[in-house]
Amino acid sequence: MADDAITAQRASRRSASTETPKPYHHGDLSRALVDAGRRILETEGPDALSLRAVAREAGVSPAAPYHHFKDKGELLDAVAAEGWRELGDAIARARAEAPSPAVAVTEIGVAYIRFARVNPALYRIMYRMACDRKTMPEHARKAEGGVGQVAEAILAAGAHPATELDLQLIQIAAWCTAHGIAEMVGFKEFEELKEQLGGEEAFVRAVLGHVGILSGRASEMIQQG
Amino acid sequence: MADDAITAQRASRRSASTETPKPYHHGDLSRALVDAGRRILETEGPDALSLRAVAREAGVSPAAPYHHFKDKGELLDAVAAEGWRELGDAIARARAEAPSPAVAVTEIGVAYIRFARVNPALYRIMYRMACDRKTMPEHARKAEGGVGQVAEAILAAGAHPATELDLQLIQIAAWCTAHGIAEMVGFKEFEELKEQLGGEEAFVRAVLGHVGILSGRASEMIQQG
DNA sequence: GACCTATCTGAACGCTGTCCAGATCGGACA
DNA sequence: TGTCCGATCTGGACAGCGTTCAGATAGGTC
Repeated sequence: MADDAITAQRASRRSASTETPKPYHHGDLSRALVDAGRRILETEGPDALSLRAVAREAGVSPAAPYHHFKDKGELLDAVAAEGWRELGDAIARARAEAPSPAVAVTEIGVAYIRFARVNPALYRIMYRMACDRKTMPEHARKAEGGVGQVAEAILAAGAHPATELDLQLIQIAAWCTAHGIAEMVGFKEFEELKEQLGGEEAFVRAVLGHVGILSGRASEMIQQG
Repeated sequence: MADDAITAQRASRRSASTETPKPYHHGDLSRALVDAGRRILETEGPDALSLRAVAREAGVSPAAPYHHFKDKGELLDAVAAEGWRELGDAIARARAEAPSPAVAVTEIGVAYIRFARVNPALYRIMYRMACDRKTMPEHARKAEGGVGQVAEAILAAGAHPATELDLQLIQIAAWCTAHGIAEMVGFKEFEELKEQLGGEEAFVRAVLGHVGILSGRASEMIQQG
């Protein structure tokens, strides 16, 4: 019963940007709830994202969400899923706009970290959900929007990993590194260093440059390993 | 009332700390609260770590902690601080036991990630507090217990970073990478890969090997940069 | 012995997630 | 067209949360 509601909601979310289908007597509430959640996330931060607040923001009683999501976690999951999709888009855009395949891997990393910094509350929810479930969300796994893009970019850059396992490990290392930097760039201790380097993005690029795998040196490293 | 049981609980004290600050008329409650917090963290996980649960576990009313900590956050901070101290110890131990300075940097990374995996709930609280405050906690910053050890290990390994800035960036990159891996190793997607590589630690070492900076290649990378 | 102050309790407030009985309405079927 | 089923929403309730506050208690000092 609950599963049906979820699949219906997932299906309806696809074309939601242009058309708003209103199949039920108060409109597309699940969609409205996710939107309300994102609004709260942006304006009041992740700690204010309570189920009741979301219902309030959507103009609905506190019990209403339970007809569309099993519990609070599932609602947050829907919000996070939207975030992952947008992060995937940002990465794809960065890859497409990269001046050459050689630097695409770095640009992916920068785009990833930039997304996390521009949407800190959303990124936090995204990873909190992932860590709770001990699983990368679907959108992050899919090749078009996730880790797969790193592998493609590495191969496009002309690298030839010895084995499929090598390629996988590189992807994982890149993903972990990007996540680690994304969560820590905001620390106050780095402010002086950022200023010294001419801004946060310059700082991020400098850190990435000292990490190795995201700095365009992929092929060298693989041949050495 | 079960006064005996309560006083017995209060009497249970850790021998870890050197000095016990001020035992007032019900014993060293702030110490007992931190201990209770850690016990809950280990047995019931981070979501169960409520202030009321901690007070209950310590055999005290829900309002009592407010005479020792400003709010819940400050109590959690105290728990986290203990975690950072222990993580620092683990890193120092790994460095001391490393067969050679050349591999010490890798061993530090492995020890860091191992600590996070052995104490997942504690590590989570540690980083949640750090991210909330946008600051690395004191113990992580101090040279004896934190990032400083990475710099020392890199220099001891015979690397000669061109500038002080390079050394700082390497430290930051290493710290971010270790954190990223620590948070993601647990994901279910990697289980097959772990098995294939002969266990989680082998997997961690393999990922680190594809990251570069933590793999003992520090000096090469600096000279190239 | 009296007093001061730090410490602890019990009760209260408003908030949270979640569940339930009942009201309401859309759409299928007669 | 009329009836009815089931999905949807409401209001109220419950336990638990963080936090505050007046009042009880006890250690240390004079």
